[in-house]
Amino acid sequence: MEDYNDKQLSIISVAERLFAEKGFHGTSVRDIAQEADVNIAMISYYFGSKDKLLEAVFRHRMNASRIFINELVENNTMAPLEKIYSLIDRFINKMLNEQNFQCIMSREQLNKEQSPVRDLIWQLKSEMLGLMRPIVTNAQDAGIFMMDVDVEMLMTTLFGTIHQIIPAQHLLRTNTDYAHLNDQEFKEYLRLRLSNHLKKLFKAILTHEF
Amino acid sequence: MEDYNDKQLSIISVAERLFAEKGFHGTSVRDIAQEADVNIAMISYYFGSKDKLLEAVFRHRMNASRIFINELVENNTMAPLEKIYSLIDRFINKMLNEQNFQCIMSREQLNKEQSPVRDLIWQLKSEMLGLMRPIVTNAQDAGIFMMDVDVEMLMTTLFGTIHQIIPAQHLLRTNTDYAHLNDQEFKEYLRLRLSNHLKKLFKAILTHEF
DNA sequence: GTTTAAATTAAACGTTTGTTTAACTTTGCT
DNA sequence: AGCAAAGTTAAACAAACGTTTAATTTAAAC
Repeated sequence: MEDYNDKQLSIISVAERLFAEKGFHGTSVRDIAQEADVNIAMISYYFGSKDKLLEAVFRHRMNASRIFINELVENNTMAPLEKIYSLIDRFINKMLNEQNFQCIMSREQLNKEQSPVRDLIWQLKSEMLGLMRPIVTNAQDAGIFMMDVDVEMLMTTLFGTIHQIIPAQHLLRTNTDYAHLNDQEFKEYLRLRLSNHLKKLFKAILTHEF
Repeated sequence: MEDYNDKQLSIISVAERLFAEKGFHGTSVRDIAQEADVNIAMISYYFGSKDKLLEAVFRHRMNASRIFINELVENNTMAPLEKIYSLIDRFINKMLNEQNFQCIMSREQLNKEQSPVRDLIWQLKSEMLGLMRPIVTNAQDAGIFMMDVDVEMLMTTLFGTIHQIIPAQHLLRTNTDYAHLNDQEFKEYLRLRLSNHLKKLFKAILTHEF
């Protein structure tokens, strides 16, 4: 169902980048066709419409997401806090590796009208909450985590902080004196700083320890 | 410079709402003109262009922002943590009262190309950081706040969490059993929940206490 | 009351939009 | 080789886009 050929994958890849840079409505199918080096008609031919192309971009990335979720559910040897740490790091890595897609998600989740894409985002968030909540409640029952934890708000903070990093990157890079780092180095530095921040934050809230 | 007449204010108000709902490129000047009940040509006549109208929407809201900042700088009788609490509550209120504008900001801050609007957002964030940092460092020097505080990341968490609430509202309202509340009641409930969450979080990070 | 500027309008401007068409080429199968 | 399906193309499609024009009305000043 999702076995795309090279040309289709090229279109999806270019669309993802352009949608991230200029928004869905800010990107024309001609832009996409030109940068992907295909005829305009091929986009309708393969995907049906511009909207369906956006949906394809989403489904393409979200399949990888689902695998990422299930990996953690299986592992039952880790301590609750380690599981949370793992979740945080996986989220951070996902964001840093798929910045364009996450950028589109940040935009599209703001749309008020219902759409297939909005439903996919909603579904993804519900799954994440369904994964995080049992980890916390189980640890609470075991007396490891505190009882006064607002899991939904904690999720919101996790999502929000990580998503907010995308537009904050330029500010961080120019405001602090890390202009000498190249892109890869800055990415690593950002990963570590974000990870430390969020882990410290979650540990404090969940365990009242530092 | 910013004394708009009723018709201009109506256009700005409608534009803010539609830009928030459907995005800048997703909204046509004809949509705005129709809902504001003015002729299409009036938008160019008053604001010059669609881009300039977006800029006007921003400047209109950001003047109120600046006042909000200065109020807190003046007050020097509050304890550092109380100042932070006040900052948090003001941010939350601002977001809840200007959801449409904050929604536009969330979208526009993702644009990669430089633009007057992007510069305004950048400037606003810098001002916020410039306000929060001295509060923290002064409290650190006085031995009230911990030394290992990442202020930029804390700002990112504050912005991110509050902004993330906008798209998360529907999920919160349907997922939990607060469907019986009306809009105003739900807004108050949300304000309290957000406030408690962020204050607990900031207190923990800044003071290592609960 | 006349004059001058501002406000307002319907219509038209030239582009650009997403999508489709119809002709043509390539591919794979028998 | 012959045929059918899939792939590919340039061109055209109507609709919508942001903006401008030119004519008309309203308002203010003298």
